[in-house]
Amino acid sequence: MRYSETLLPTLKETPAEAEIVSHRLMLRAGFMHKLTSGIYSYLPYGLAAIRKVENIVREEMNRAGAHELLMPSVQPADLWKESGRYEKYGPELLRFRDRHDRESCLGPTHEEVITDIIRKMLHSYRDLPINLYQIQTKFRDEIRPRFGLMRGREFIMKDAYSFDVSDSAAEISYRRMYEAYRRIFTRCGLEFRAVQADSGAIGGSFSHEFMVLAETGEDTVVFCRECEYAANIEKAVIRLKENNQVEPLAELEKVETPGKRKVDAVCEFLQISPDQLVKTLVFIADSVPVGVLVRGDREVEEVKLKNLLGAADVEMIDDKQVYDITGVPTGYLGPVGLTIKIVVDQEVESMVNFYVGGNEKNYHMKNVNAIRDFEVSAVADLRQITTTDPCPECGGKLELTEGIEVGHVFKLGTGYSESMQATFQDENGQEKPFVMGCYGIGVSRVVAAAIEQNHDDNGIIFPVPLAPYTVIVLNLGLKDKKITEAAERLYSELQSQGVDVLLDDRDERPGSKFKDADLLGVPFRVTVGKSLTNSGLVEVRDRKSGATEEVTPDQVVAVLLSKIAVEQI
RNA sequence: CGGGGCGUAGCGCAGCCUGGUUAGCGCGCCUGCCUUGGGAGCAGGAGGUCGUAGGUUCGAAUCCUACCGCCCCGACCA
Repeated sequence: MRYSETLLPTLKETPAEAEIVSHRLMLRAGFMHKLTSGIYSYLPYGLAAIRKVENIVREEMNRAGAHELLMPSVQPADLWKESGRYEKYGPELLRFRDRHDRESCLGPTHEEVITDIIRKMLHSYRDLPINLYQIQTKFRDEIRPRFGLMRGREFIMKDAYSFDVSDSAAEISYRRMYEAYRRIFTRCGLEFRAVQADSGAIGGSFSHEFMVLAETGEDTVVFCRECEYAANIEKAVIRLKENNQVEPLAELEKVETPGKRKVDAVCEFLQISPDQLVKTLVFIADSVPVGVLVRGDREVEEVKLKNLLGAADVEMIDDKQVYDITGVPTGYLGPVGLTIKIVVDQEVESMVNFYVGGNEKNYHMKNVNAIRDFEVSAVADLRQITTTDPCPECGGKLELTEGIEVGHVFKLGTGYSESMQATFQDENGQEKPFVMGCYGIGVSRVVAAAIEQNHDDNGIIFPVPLAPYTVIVLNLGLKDKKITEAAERLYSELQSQGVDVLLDDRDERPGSKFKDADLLGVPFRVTVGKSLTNSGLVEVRDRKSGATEEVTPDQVVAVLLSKIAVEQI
C-alpha cells in the first residue's frame, strides 16, 4: 500500500472522547471513524488489522473442522418467539417492523437462525457432527457502549455452532473449539487465560471465557497460583471453610446503635468485627423483592443470585425503595420479622449468634441465628470470592486480575433444539434433539485488546501476526532519484515476497514519517535516506526493541524475512 | 435509567461568570519561499448556522427554557 494513495489520517492530538489507551491510539492511528455512539466505520488501516485477526480465526476454525457460512443480520421475530428469547432478551435486542409491519430484529447472535437451518436441512445422525461458523457484524443495543471498539453496539464477531448426536459427542466438539481458541489467541500474540464462566443470557450448561489480561478489562478473573484453576469472579465457587466451633445459641437481644448505619460504624460502635455481623440487602428479582444475607465484610455476587433465583434480572434497590417495601430506614434492616423472601449465603448459615439490623431506626440485634430467628427460603453460595478464600480445586492461594473477554465457548445442550423442534433420527430411528454448542470471538475487540497489551508512549506495537503491515518503507528523499528508486524497489520486492508492506511516499518531512511509523505500530521499519547517499546503506529498525541495523539494499529483504519468521507464530 | 461533564473551524481548546464592532489561539489544511534522519522556519490564505429550537433584550456564543448529541461514573453492598 502506498501511503500517498490511501486514507490513513493520523492525529497528533488525542480526540477528547477517548479514555483508554487502545481507543486513543486507534483514533490517532486512523483505524476508524465514529458515526454515532458505539458505531464505527472501519478505515483501511483498522480494517486491515481486523482482517488479520479474521484470517487467523478462519484458519484455525477450518483446521478444527468447522465450516464457514454467512447468515443474515435481519431476523424475523417469529424465530425468536419460537426459542422464547424474544421475551427473554432485553432491550439489547433491537426490534423494528418492516414495511409489511412484520416484527423483526437485528441479530445480536445467531442460535435461532442456525438452528432453523439445521432442522430444515439435517435429519440423520449420519450427518453429524457438524460445526458451522460465520464472521459477521452483530448488533447489540448496549446500555453503555464504551472504549471505542472494546464495547461497541455494532461489532464484528466470529460465531460458531456445533451440532452433535449426544452429550458426550458434544463434549468432544466443545474440547475441539476450546483447543482451537487456545491456538487462535496464542497465534495472535496475546497474553490470555481460559477461565470457567457463567453462561449468561445465551444459556447452557457450562462454558469458558478467554480473557486477555489487561488492567482496563471489564471483567475480574480469579486464578490459583498452585493449580490450573481459573474462573470469572462471577462464577468462582467458594469452598466453605470447616467451622468446628460449637457455640451454644444465645438469647436474641436488641441493642441500641444510634445513628450507626454503615457496617464499619456499627462494628466500631459495638466493638465487634465485620465477620460477626450479617448485612441484609434487598434486590428486586424480576419485580419480586428478595432479602439477601451476607457477612458484613462480604460482597453479593449478583450473577450467583440471579442463577439461584432463576431470574432474568436482579437489581439492588435504593434507600427509598427499601423503605417503601420494608418500612425500615436503610442501615437498620435485618431478617428478623422481615416479610419478604430471604436467601442466605452459605457462610451465614454456619454462623452463630451474629448481629443484624433491628428493623427499627437506631437499633440492631445480637445473638441472631438463622432458622431459629427467621425463615430462610434458600441457602447458597451467593458472595464474591476474595483472595483470602482458598482455591476451590486445590485449596491453594488465589489471585485476582482484570481481563478483557475476547472469546467464549458454551455447551448449550438441547435448549434451542428442543424449543425449536430441531431433531434428527438416531441409528435406531428415534427422533432426538440436536445437542448444541456455540462459540464466539469478538474479532474487533481482539484488535483493541491487542493494542491494550502492546503499546508504548510513541504508539502501537503490533505483534507481527496482527500487524496490518509488517514492514513500512520510508522514502526520505522523494526528489532524490537514487533514494526513490531504492525505496520503490524494496517496496515491490517485499510485496513479491508476500510481505504486507506500506510505502511512505508522502511529501512529508522525515520527523513526521518517523512519528507516524511509530504510532501505527508497524513491526519493522526500513529507512531509505541520506545514509544511502553517504554510505550506500539503509536502516532496518525493530519497533518493539528499537534496535536498528544498517544493511545494503540487497540484504534488506533477506534480513526482514528472517526477522519476520522469528516473530510469526 | 440515575448522577456528572461537555457541545465554539477537521482535531485540541480559550471566550460565556460580568451580553456590546469583522468570535480568537495552537495543531492540521491551501499558496509561496526556505528546509529535509525524530511531528522545522518565514510570509500570505481558506475554513465557523458558536449543537437545535424558542424566549429575554435595542443587542445573545454569552442570560433563561426545552430538545438533541457525545463522553465519564453507577447500575455497587444500605
